[in-house]
Amino acid sequence: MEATVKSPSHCTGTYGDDGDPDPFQWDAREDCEVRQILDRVADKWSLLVIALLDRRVLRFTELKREIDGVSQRMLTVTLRQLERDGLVKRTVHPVVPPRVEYELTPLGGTLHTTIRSLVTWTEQHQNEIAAAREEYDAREKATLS
Amino acid sequence: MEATVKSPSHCTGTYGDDGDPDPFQWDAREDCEVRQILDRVADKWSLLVIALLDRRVLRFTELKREIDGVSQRMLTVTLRQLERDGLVKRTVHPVVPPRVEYELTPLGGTLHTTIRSLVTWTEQHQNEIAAAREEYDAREKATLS
DNA sequence: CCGTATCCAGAGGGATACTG
DNA sequence: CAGTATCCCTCTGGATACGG
Repeated sequence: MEATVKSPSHCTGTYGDDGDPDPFQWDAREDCEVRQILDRVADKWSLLVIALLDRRVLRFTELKREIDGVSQRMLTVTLRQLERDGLVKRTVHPVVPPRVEYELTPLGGTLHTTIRSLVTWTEQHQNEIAAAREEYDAREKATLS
Repeated sequence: MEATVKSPSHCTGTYGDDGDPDPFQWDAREDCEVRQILDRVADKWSLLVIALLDRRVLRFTELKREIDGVSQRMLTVTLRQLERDGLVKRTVHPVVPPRVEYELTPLGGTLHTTIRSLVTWTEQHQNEIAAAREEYDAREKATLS
């Protein structure tokens, strides 16, 4: 019951390079592997988990406590996906009570920089966005008059 | 029927700065505005739309054609959200047949850099991720023996 | 051409209870 | 503590048809 990628191998690189020097060929087909990965990385909870694991080792419960609103189920699912993608390392210490620790892999570490910049951008521009929304909503209401 | 943010004003900055110099306070509460915006920006279709509008003006149909798999409805919804957030400008030319053009606002342009880096990362590491998945699945199957 | 409106299936995701 | 399993419901999002 695997949701394996149907596309043969890749969909980046040059296809149709004789006609279109478009640097954004990647988004063309939805069975594109890049699209699959983007969906995974741009996930609501994945984003938060990766950001939190910046050079820190965290236990399951610690992660759950830090990420407000995540259910046990979704945290588990998210961590499994990230582990499968090789972004997070899961270590089980065979003691009682069980102790499971999560940390970023080197690969996951490289993603962190990008995600960090996304978060920073959001923090810096949240006021502009809030203003834009208010203006839009106001104009919306005016139109309905 | 607005899904307006319930939190008072903000949730970045220092709260509890006496105890924890954690640079990631932002993710704490789920009604946090930063979280709301992250969800919007990290959206499946938003990502693709913003990337495609890099210094180009595109019509509705052109966007739909370029983004394989998007339905008319979801493209409309996505564009409205982006417009409301002040990231995309929508221009209606009053001609027949109607001509509607979309472009990034200056604010949207600043986001583009970040998204671009996310896409680049994905392209560069897709092979590593694919390998990690295979290894994980193989180990998975071995465990079930 | 560029939408909006309506309907509806299905995945996402929460709550709860149970195991090692 | 760290999950797995189950139920169930909401909300996403696709298909279709219609309006400006």
